[in-house]
Amino acid sequence: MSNCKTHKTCINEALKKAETICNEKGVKLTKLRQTVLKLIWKSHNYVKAYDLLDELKKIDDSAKPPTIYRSLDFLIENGFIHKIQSLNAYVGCSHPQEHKECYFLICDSCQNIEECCSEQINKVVISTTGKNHFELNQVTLEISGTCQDCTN
Amino acid sequence: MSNCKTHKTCINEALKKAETICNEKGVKLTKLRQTVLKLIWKSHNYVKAYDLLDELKKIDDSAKPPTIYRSLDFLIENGFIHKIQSLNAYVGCSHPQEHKECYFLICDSCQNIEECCSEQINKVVISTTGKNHFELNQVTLEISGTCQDCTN
DNA sequence: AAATTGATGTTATATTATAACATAATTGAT
DNA sequence: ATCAATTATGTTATAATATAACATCAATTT
Ligand SMILES: [Zn+2]
Ligand SMILES: [Zn+2]
Ligand SMILES: [Zn+2]
Ligand SMILES: [Zn+2]
Repeated sequence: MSNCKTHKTCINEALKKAETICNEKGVKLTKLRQTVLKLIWKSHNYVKAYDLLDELKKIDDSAKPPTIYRSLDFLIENGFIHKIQSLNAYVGCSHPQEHKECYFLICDSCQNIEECCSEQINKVVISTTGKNHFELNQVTLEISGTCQDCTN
Repeated sequence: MSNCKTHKTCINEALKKAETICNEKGVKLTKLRQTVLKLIWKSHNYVKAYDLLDELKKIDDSAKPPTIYRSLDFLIENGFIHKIQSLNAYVGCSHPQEHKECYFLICDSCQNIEECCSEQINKVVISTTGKNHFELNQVTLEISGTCQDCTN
C-alpha cells in the first residue's frame, strides 16, 4: 500500500463518502474541513497535526493550531479519520460507513497504515472483556511493525 | 480492583520483582527510580507524568521534567511499568517477569487499570497480521470502559 | 589515580493540544 | 426581510506532554 497505484480513486472515494455521510447526518463538510481531509488523504501514511498545519498554511496563511485541531475533531467525530494514539498522528479512514472495531497495521519503516476489521479479533475482545465483567466503551488496537513492501 | 484490599502486598511484590530483575540484568534500581516506581504503584490507577512530578517534588524539591521522564524511560524499558498510549499515562506492570502481549482494561470512571494477558487475543493478532504479511513488532491494545466495581 | 561509563542536575526548548474570547456565516423562526 | 440563535472560523494566549543539550557527580574499570 506504500505506493498505492489507484490513489486518486482512494481520495475521491473518501471525499465522496464524507460528503454523503455529512448530508445524511445533516452536518457540514465545509471548505476548510474538506481541505484538511484532502491533506490527510494525500497518502495512506499517517500525518502529524503540525505537519498538516504547515501544509494548510501554504494554502491559507492564517491557519493556526485551533484551525487544524477543530477540523481534526470534526473529522474524527464523524469517522472520516482516526487518531493513532501510539503516535499522536492521524490517518484517513478507509471505510467510514461500515467502521466497527478496527485495528491498525502501522509500518515503522514507511509510515503506511492499513486499517483492518477482524470479526475474529472483535469477538475475542468482547469475550475476554466479558469474562472480566468489563463494560466496553472503546477499543484501541494499534500494531506496529514492518509491512510487506518494506520487508522485501 | 479499585479498592485493592491487599495493596501493600502489590507494592512490595512490585518492588521486590523489580529488584530481582534488575540484579539479573545488571542494571540499577537507584533510589530515585525506586521512589518513582513506588509513586506509580500508589494505586492500580493510571498516573500522569506531571502529577508524578508534583508528587516527587514533595520529596525532592529539585525534581524537574527530565527527572521523571528518565525514570519513566528506565522503568518502561525494563518492563516495570507501561505507558497507556491513549491517555498519555503510566501504570505499574503487574507481572514484569512473564509479560508478553498484554492488554489493558481502563476504567473511565475510576481510572483503575487491569492488565491482562490473553493467549487467545495473542493468537488472533498473530494470525491476522500473518494474513497481512505484516512483521509484527509491538501491539498496543487498550480497552476503555467501565469496570465491574463502577458498574454496580 | 586516571579513564570510562552511568546517573542525575539544570536550563532551555520542542511537540502536542486546548481555553477563551472575537467575529463571521448560516439557519430558522417571526 | 429581520432578528435571534446556532455553527464555524479567526485570533491570542497558554496548557500539557516530552526531549535536547550540556554540566556535574558517582560508580566501575583499568
Ligand atoms: Zn490509495
Ligand atoms: Zn512499509
Ligand atoms: Zn493492589
Ligand atoms: Zn472503575
